[in-house]
Amino acid sequence: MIETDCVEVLDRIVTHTQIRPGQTVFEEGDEAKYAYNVSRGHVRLFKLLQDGRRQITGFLAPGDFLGLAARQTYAYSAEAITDADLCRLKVGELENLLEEMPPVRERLYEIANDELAAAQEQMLCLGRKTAKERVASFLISQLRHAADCGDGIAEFELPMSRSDIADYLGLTIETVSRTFTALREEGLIELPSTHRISIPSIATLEASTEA
Amino acid sequence: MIETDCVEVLDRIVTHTQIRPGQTVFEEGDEAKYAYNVSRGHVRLFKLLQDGRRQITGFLAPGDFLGLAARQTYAYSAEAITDADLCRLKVGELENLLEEMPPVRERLYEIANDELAAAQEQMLCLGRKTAKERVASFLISQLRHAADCGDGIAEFELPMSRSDIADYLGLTIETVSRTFTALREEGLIELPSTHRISIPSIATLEASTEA
DNA sequence: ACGACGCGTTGAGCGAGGTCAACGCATCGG
DNA sequence: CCGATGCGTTGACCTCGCTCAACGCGTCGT
Repeated sequence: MIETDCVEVLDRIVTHTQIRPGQTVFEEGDEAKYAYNVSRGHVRLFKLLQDGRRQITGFLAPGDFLGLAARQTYAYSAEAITDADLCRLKVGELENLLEEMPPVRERLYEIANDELAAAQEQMLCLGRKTAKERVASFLISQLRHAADCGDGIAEFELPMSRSDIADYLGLTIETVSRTFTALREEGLIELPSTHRISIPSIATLEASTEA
Repeated sequence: MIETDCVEVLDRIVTHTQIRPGQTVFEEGDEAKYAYNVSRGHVRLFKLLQDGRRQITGFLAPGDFLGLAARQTYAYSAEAITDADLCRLKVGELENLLEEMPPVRERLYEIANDELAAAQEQMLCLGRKTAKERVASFLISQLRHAADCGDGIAEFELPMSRSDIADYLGLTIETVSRTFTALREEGLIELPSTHRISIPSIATLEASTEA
């Protein structure tokens, strides 16, 4: 794990910031001066159309990076979903770091490719799946994310609102809500509370992510 | 331009292949043994669902790379759209090349980030734009691609079929066809032939890519 | 020369998901 | 204690894009 190898180096050049739900980290088009890492909380990345339609391109959890793209300006906006702590690093400093530690660049390349693969999977979702399949796919991927972060049980927290889920899946709030209800009525999921999901049979839910 | 800097090195380790329209370069899930560069023709990248629904995640033109992702298996399938020539390179050789020439890794990182930005733009299209906006966005991006490759005039060739366009934009063949007709009737585009597009006013067409 | 086939276009009807509206239920400030 | 506000759910209705079908046209192979 490279991230931990260079903690001391990072501590010299990193600053920590706290943000509140709904607060902006940066906006699409801003000059990309800083790269960030989420140390606590959840963040949404999104793009807007002029009339306000929003597409969320990703959700970030603790450990995830944002603003790493080697570009002049940010390609998307970023906002906190929950209370969040971020580490911030000047991109210039990041360049220096990459000179000193070439394996870090390799790691960044891997991260970019993982994001690309996720983006392509999401295109398949948005372009070709039904509402039910999209919601099922989303829940499975959130489950995997939660499972990586510890407990192997099939119950987890959804930090984002129905509106965020809708804008991530290319649906409306109402359709997301109705689909949750339908999945619950079919016994594919349980909803102990609005933001808590329990999955009795992962295999069965997974089967309804396509075909 | 790094690509041209190392042409001699590449010639030692690269093999050239020709493929015909519809022919497969590799399939999603195959072991990723080779990286490729398109030297002639056009290629489509896509993912399939079990029931055959297809999402095209990108079109490649001469100069574009495929199979670069640092992953064990390919994340998508690749097929020729037209007759095409490809250079093929063992990923092991690519690794060696990266040792010898660190700037190449930087370039690959840039390429991955450009693809990521394009993927995010496409998510916005698929999740939040209407059929007309999607087709207009697609035509504008194809125009830009063509314009980069030479002539500044607003007429260009579409190498892919209506079916490919539909699967790229998350629509049906019929909707793509109807939308082309509608754009023509509104004077936003001209269709000298089925696979040839002319854009009288780029600004006007661009305006109809959103809001 | 001619039928078969692939591709694109057009029309008619339908349905998944969007829109609009009402309502329940927390949380919050006065 | 109570109205206001925000979020989620549900219902009724509508529309955009899908489905199914017919047809035109160019390119094959025979």
